[in-house]
Amino acid sequence: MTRSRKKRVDDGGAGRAKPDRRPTIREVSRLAGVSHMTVSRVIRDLDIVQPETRARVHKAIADLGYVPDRAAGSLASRRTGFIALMLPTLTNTNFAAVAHGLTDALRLADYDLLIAYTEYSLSEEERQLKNLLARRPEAIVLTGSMHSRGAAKMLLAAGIPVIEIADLPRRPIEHAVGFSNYEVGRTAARYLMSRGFERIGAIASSNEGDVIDHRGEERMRGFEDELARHGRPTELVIRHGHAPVSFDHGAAATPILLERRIDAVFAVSDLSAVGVVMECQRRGVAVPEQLSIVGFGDFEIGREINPPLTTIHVDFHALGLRTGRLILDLLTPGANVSAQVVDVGLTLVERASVRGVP
Amino acid sequence: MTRSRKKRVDDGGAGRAKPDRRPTIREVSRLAGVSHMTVSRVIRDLDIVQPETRARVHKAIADLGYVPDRAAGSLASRRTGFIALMLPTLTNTNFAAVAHGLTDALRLADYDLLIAYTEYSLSEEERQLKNLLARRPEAIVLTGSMHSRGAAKMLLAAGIPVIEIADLPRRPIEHAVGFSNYEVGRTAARYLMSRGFERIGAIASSNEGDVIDHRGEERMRGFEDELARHGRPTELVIRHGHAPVSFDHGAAATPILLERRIDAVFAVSDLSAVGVVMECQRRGVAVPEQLSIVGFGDFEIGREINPPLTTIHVDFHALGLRTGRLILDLLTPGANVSAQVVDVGLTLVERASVRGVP
DNA sequence: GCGAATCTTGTTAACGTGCACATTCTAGCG
DNA sequence: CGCTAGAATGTGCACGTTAACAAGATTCGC
Repeated sequence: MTRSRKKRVDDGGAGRAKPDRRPTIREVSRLAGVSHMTVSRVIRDLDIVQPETRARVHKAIADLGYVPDRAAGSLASRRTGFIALMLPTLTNTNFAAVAHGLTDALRLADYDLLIAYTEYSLSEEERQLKNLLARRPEAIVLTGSMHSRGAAKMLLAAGIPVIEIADLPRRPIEHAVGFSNYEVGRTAARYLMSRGFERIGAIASSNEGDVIDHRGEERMRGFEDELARHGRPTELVIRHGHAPVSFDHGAAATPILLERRIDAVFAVSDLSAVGVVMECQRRGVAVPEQLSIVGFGDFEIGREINPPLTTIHVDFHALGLRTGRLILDLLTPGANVSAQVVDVGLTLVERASVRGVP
Repeated sequence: MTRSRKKRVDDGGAGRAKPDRRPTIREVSRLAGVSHMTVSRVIRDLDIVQPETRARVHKAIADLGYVPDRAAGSLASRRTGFIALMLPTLTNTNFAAVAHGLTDALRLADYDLLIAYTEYSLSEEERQLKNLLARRPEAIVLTGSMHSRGAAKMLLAAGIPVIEIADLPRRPIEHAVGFSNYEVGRTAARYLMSRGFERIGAIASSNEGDVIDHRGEERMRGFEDELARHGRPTELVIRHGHAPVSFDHGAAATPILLERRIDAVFAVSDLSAVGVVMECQRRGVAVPEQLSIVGFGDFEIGREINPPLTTIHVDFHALGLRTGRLILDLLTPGANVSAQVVDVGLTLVERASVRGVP
């Protein structure tokens, strides 16, 4: 076999190389007069490299402006340092808070978050997932319990920890950190019944098409079930518009609420609830005297409006943190953590948007 | 410490191999009876592989559940498919919109976004930047014109397109897509003067410590300069609290505004402005009769409150899209695009929070 | 003072893919 | 029927790093 292939021109002549290429660990090692492994050890702060050797290496790194290539490192070590996060959207403050919490927990261990969002679309989910897995994340975090057939299969085959967040699925793939959206709905229903309301309703988005807010739907199921359990009618649960909901959603639903003479309403989200409050203001409908309102999510705006909004609170930043810590546990070598399901719970926050609250 | 680490138990007995390892391109090629290059070509949809060969390969891929390893691909091709995005925070809807726009533009070309956020901290920026560059992004997008000495150096050395967004820097590193925060401030000042207000003020966060909202500060500079240009005093520009601002910020500033008998105020952000409106409601101060308010950002909540908020609007989703398209141009092989500075402009949106608007 | 233990550094071989080139195959032509 | 252009597929390495092990250098104990 005649392999006379030339390696790469060794920058024969002038010293002035104009490297379009970034410096590599070997160039650093040459400059520092050590082997490339010593440089590698210095970078990773590993072992005990002699202080003076370490200093020489650091100087060489600074002089060359060397930045390690994590892709190469990942390949060699089989550890990418990526954690994948899949969200419906970033435009929701609560999901953004989850991302923040996760980052805060993972930053210390030098993991990077790889974020994808699906816009609440199932078909997009699978495409995104395949993309994410090609980056070889060491764990994957996803929202809720809705997965396409193909998605579930890929998840299993990936051989990495899978953590479902936000919604606590009845049958988790593996780990889960979240709260029960179903319980949110039940809590809202119980609360409104205990306050003596007669015509109790709710507003949510409708479930048509590819874009479905499964978590919101779970809340509505819980709400309806709890009403039914007490022999109350559930016909005042109104579904209209589509996810993701916002102020407009509530504003648009308000005429329907008034027309059907509802006196207390549970909104699928604070944003929707705020929309109702605002629309009532515009129409001269008194809140809470004529209409009481309970939201979900405890968004900051709900605290600021008049009257402030009664809501069900979930600490999403803490949820992200907790998820991050779970991941760190799972990824600790040697640690053998069994499947975890963590319920971060929820709190009803009473404010003036419900009649009779001081 | 006796840790006689074992290699990996070789699943001694049964043939039932439970491969902890994911299948590689070579295993696919073996199963399909072709070379690994043919598989590679099929995956990348390259060249013209014979339809029947292609089908065989696709079957093998499906059978094995093969997912390509992009880290290895990146190393070989010197193309990672990453675009880095550095934001102050994700909790701001407008920044989230930028991320969405960017994604929408880049999705088609199969680029992935790598997001980092600095929490408005300069010291964090440099750390994050080093991290990002180690992932070898093909372009980097960052907000504003504030960079530490070290950050600027790394950016230059990276040898990739650098796009600054949101703020249009006086002296861009390379490319820029955004609007002039300075002009935002001037526009607000001109508008309030043209409406005949006498005691014109503003509220922003203070510039103490490591966490500074440079873009907000630019708006205030423009505001003050325009006032001064018309011989107006600028003493009613109030700085308090710290970035990132939200409803609380405006609410807390309101007593100061009232005490100083300001009759029109420009708030650094809609969120802050909404906080003022709400606090006025609570205090029985009539908006806009007693106090007129202009915000910035055109957040959805500003449209919903009563009275709706006059604001300065910038289309952040379009900004993201535009940035994405610029990146695609820059990364097209052969294309030699000169340094671009794109101003996406701004619009004053008149609503009822300013006295005299119908 | 000599072997063993320990500490520090070096050598070699992967990791899984794509590029550049080499080879084989097919069709078309004189 | 041989030759050639072009299409389809294959071969060998390089990408930049880390794991595993090897080899010097130094210290320690008896």
